[in-house]
Amino acid sequence: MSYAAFPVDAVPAAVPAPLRARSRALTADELQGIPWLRTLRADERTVAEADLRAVQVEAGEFVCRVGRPVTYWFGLIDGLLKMSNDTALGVPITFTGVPPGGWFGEGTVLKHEPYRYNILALRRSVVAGITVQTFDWLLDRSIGFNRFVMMQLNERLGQFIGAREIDRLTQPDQRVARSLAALFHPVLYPGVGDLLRITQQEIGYLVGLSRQRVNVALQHLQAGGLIRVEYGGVRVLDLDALRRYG
DNA sequence: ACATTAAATTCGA
DNA sequence: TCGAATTTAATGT
Repeated sequence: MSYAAFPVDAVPAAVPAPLRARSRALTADELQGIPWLRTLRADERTVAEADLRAVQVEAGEFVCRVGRPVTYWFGLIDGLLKMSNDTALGVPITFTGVPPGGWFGEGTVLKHEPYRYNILALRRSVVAGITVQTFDWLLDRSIGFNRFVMMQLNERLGQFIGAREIDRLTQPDQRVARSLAALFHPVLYPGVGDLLRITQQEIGYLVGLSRQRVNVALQHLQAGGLIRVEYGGVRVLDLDALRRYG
């Protein structure tokens, strides 16, 4: 099975400055969109917010790569990321999209292992992060944070199992439907709501289809009343039906 | 691959 | 800072 890769040659080849060097504090608006901050007590929240940093990454740039030591727990503020899970041999198994509001990598942060994923920005994006130290600190004292991480691990596991099933699907319409449904996950990505900002080209990169084929799949799904196709985005009308499509 | 439409940007007042 | 003109991006076939 083959997948479309992001056209990296479409972006400047220059090596970007390290993320840390480009980081800045978050705006009040950006803090608002971070789901786990709400689970913290005021004092814990103060510590977390002091540690939170944001960076802008360009299309085609990696947020983290397999094998690099873990320094941050990341979340997406704005934009769109593609997460690929590689085997030890470097063969990509699973691709998953990460929409805004998604936090990822908690499994590796927990165990202080090297990253097991490549995270690539499909378009210019704003990524936030807290240090492993702060992640551990919160885990040691906040019940709310523990609940959040546990829920996150559990739902993410379900997503990967779902992603493997999507890999097996051969019908393009099914693949598009199920991949979209994953991005509309209300628990993992509460910030998405019912309107996902994603272009048909980007869906193509995620699912491994041409933009044209994605377009016809979307038209089919729209005709079925599952979604509405909008300019630069997709609105979900029947998430349940989207999940079980096909 | 091409034609159409939407959005973003530029520019002149 | 407003809106028209232009350019760029996304869509549909």
